[in-house]
Amino acid sequence: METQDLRNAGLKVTLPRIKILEILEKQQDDRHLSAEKVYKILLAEGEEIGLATVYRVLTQFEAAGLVNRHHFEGGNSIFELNSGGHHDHVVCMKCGKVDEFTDEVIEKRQSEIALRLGYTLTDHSLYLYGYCAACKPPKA
Amino acid sequence: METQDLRNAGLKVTLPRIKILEILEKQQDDRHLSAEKVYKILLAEGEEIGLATVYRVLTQFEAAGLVNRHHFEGGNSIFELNSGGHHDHVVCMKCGKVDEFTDEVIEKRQSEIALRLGYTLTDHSLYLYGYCAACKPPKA
DNA sequence: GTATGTGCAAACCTTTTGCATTTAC
DNA sequence: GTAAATGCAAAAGGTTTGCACATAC
Repeated sequence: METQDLRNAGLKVTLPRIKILEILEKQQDDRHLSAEKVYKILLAEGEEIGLATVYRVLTQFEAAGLVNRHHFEGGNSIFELNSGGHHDHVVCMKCGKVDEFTDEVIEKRQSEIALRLGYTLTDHSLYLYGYCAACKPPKA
Repeated sequence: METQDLRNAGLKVTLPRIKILEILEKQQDDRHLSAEKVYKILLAEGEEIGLATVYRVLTQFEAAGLVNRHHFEGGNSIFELNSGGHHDHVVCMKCGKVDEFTDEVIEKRQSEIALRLGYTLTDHSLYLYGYCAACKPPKA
């Protein structure tokens, strides 16, 4: 369970860390949460954990590879539990829904482009923005 | 010249707007500037234009389609003159160099993926991060 | 002359940090 | 018992906004 995950990550097992990890694991509909959202869930569950701690814990989780941080359009950071494989995201501009996808052709192309331009790639981010099936386009 | 561009964009021709547009057009080595950078160039040229105005003007330019705004990793907004065609970016993590590229295969794939997931695409952002030819990888 | 734009300073929002207190081991 | 983690409040950094004054047309 969480306790072991934390130990494996080399982190002391503390209540805030357990709770936050639990919350991240609990999400099934949308695994992508802002720090604020995590904080609100904690409050709703009656936990006395500060927002600063949420940020600290999420940042540590990120450093430990337990979590990935994203910067979608609009500014604030979004965190998701690291599910192992790399993937990219499609974000609905209206309802905020996030879908994931992977595409080997795109990945391969990216490497080729980096090589051609003389770059050694360390990372990349690909975000598609649009309207999901449930949200009609604004004027169409 | 700038005056006409501004009129075409439906903006009153004011000194700050002309100056900022000039600066954006003047960049040839790196067309990607932060608001702060634009502000510093203005100061260096002896112009008495406030940072708030720089932000306002750049935001108006963006709304008018004269300029594109990007959010590279690390936070602050980067602006570039709209050169017409869409392109994506490779950013050097060390020296900050930015290269542009377009790839029709990637573009096509993105559309297909969006369609498959039921999204109507409005926009997308693809940023590759790495080390440019001049900057050796940190530990390799 | 009037509506718009600008400068300045203050507000904002997300994220980080300092420090005294609490907790894990 | 000691080093690390937490809570709170304050700071930080980028961006926006309110308002009096200046400018474009």
